[in-house]
Amino acid sequence: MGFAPTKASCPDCRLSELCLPFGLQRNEVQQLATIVKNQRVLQTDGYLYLQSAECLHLYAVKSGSFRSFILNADGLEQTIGFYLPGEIMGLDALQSGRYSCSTIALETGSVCEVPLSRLNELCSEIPGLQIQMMRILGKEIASDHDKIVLLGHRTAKERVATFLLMLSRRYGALGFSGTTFNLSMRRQDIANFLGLTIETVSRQLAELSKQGIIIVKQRGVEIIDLPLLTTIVEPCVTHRHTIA
Amino acid sequence: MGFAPTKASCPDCRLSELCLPFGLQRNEVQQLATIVKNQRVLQTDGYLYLQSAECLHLYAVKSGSFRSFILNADGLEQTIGFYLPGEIMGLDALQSGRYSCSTIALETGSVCEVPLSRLNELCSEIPGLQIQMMRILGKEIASDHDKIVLLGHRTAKERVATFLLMLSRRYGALGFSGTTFNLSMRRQDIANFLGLTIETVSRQLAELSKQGIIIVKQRGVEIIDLPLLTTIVEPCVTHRHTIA
DNA sequence: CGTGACTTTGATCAACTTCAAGCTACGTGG
DNA sequence: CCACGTAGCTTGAAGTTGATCAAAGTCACG
Repeated sequence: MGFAPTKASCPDCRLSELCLPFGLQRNEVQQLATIVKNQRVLQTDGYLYLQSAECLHLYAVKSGSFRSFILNADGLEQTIGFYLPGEIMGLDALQSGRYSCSTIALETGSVCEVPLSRLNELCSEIPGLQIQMMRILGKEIASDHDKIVLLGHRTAKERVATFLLMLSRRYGALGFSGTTFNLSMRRQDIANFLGLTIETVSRQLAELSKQGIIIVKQRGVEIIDLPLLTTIVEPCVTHRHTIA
Repeated sequence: MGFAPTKASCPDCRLSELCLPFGLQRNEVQQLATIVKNQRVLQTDGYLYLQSAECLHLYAVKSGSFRSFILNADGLEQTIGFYLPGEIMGLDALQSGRYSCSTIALETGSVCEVPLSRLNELCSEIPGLQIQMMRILGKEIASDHDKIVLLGHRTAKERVATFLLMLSRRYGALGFSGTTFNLSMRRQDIANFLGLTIETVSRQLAELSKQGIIIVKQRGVEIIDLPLLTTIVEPCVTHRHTIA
């Protein structure tokens, strides 16, 4: 899963419409490309950066997928999110200048390295880039809010269904199939992300299979009944009172 | 609780070190003040803005406190966060241009209204302001991540303890007492924010009282044993294996 | 003093976790 | 090529935490 690695720099990158260059003029994208270091390659379980390390770069996913997590004082992980191609990692460091989470590769992948200081300079020169940065930051915030809703008031089944839909939409936006894809993360990662145990995730996936809504074969997932999966996530009033 | 309303504009505002002006030159602060509309006053339960309304302004809390929440398709609320003086509201709208949550006043309070378009222009002119905006956005992201950790892997007691500590630190940073304060939100709001029920919050507060860690009297809270409260939030390995 | 909103407390119940065992896929070495 | 080992996943049974249901208590305000 994921784009095959490529050396294409921003003006020729197929992800440019999802990534930093979105909304920029062609010459502005070229300017941006001059500060972006292509590309760092990571193997499965390789660390992109470590929690509390100094943040000198932001990273854009070029291929593969990544997982970011926070380590508690008691040594337990909480997965914060998964990143797919075109998404920006490291934004949580903008306040303190240090990464507040660690990020590792879920599979072989590559990233573009964007020096933070140069990016800030360029934002002053290119208003469109500054706007796009705000948009990207706003997106991160909005998506974190969605996660808060997910963890705050959802049953196990709703969480698992939401997780699948989230991936479905994001793969779809990348031009991949939104109904058939491989999970690049382990059950453990999913469980941790959703605030559940691995057993509960397994059971809910089995349940969804039994209902004919999805087919699961190890890491492989196929969504059979997308509308039904959606109603699980947003149980509308009309679906609850089926009779009355 | 909260600052008494004041008409002071940015250069004279006692919150300037926490708010947008942080890190700016005096003349830059004055420039910023020209675009900030002082001030909109809200009564308890008054809406500052509504979910999915067009976002034309960001808001800085000048006095009082606020609560933001997302309304689900099925009509239930999830409280996303509480805002105290100096904090910026509306950042979740930067992606789509529409607020992704609603925000209401928990008590009588006031806000500074910052037109988004003018702010973007000014960010291009004042590099320090652009940096500070990034810092503020990064802070929002980092604090959202903390909430995700909270909701993902914490027991009811840990959640309530964390909530109290969060408020304690923020009130402290504002120059108020970090150990004695009034909750401006109802139990219902706390419960909803923490992903618990109102009964559970009540019981956990009672429990903490019984242990002599806090004193609760309606909305009033006094933290008696701050260190102990902290160990509840971060149960270190050394505290778990008390004997072995 | 009475009303209504909010909060506390108690008893029961359900969902999810924990503990335990077995299964599957995959890689390695005999 | 197959036996074996291991990591990851699934399934089952028992245990807990927090939710739900119900009722009583407290405070503010008219």
